[in-house]
Amino acid sequence: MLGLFKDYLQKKVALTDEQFGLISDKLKIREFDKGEMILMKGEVSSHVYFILEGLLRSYSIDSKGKTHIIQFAPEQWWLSERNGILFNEESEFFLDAIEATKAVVLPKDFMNEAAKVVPCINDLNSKMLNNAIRFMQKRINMLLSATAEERYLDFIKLYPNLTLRVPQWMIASYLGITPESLSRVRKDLAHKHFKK
Amino acid sequence: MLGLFKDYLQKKVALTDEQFGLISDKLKIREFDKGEMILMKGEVSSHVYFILEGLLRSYSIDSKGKTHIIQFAPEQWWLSERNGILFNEESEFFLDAIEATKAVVLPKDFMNEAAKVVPCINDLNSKMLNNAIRFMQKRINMLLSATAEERYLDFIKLYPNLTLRVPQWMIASYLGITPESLSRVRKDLAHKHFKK
DNA sequence: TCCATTTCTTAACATAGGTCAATAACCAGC
DNA sequence: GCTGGTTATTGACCTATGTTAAGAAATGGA
Repeated sequence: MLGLFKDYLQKKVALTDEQFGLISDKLKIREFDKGEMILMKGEVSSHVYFILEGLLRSYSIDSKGKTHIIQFAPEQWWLSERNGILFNEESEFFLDAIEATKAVVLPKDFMNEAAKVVPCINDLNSKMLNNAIRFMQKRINMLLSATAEERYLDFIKLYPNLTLRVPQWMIASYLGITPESLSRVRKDLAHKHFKK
Repeated sequence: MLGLFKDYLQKKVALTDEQFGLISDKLKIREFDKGEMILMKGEVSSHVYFILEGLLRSYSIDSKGKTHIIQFAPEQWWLSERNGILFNEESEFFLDAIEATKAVVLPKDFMNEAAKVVPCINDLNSKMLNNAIRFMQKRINMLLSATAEERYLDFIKLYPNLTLRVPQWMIASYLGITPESLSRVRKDLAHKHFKK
């Protein structure tokens, strides 16, 4: 199972099998059932997850009991809780499994420790984090500037695969609209498409 | 002027003056006038800025000509354009100077190169990036779940200093509302406060 | 000091998207 | 195959925020 993670790393940086052997002893595999809660708001987590198979999510619940999805984490994505990792502080978010999932569990300082043995891991780490920031800036820009319809179209273009895997209300919750609104947006789109 | 940057690094990680000397030759200082454009949408940038003094911003302009502020970068903050840094791709965003600004200009691979000489730079880099992600997740959560008023209150609590330095329409643009709406929100808040 | 420009406020009106409620479609476990 | 619980759709109505427009206040350069 760890082989999948090795493949991922080797696709990203020049890493030999021996080098992977040197750093892989800190890694564990964990499996989650569909619907399993991984982390509650208020708990402290210092783990980093790399998804091998399945789908996790992080989300918040507001004062009215509504769920807002911060991130989907499908295969080959990373998921972690930064309050815990950086400051040993309580999480503002919940983590759970949308599908049955297998993930690599990395200790919070894994990347930095691994980089001491295999320096090129550094480039990977910094690229990944910068890329995550790039994605989030794009998302913030959409939330600031685009209509519900535009955000939905952007979503299905960016994550065609997720669009099929998750229930619509979760997509709505990721887009910052209600399920009812998303349903109407879809109806309008179907209509437009039909008229052409 | 670079001394300020050294101080910043030394506050964050154990870095001696000698070590700083070893890595600082790639650094330059640049000054921007108030209102000066730094990067246009469509241009490619591979620089990273660390703000010593003043205030920069990154923003987008939508199809209706409206401005949306992605990030404010005051003293001790970082600013860069990730499409350029990661992939040599064109920027989706504009960068400019809200105030007259002095900044350190770092080449895109500075942190990784510096880490080869001074390994602890790694921890700093990775903490900074993770912290940026943490902030952005919080912001996304606010955009998904909070009203205009709640977002404004959160903003002034988090950036009391910026609240005074930037015009209201920029705060509105950062919050994802119109200047008119922000004006109403402020009126309501003043009212509530008065009634107490 | 004055003028031009930018910023802020206010009001009347418009609208995207939210709310509530009912129903239909779907599905998972027995 | 039922059955209870999700999930999706639809409609009537509501509300927060956007739009437009005007004027007031603040600001900054000559």
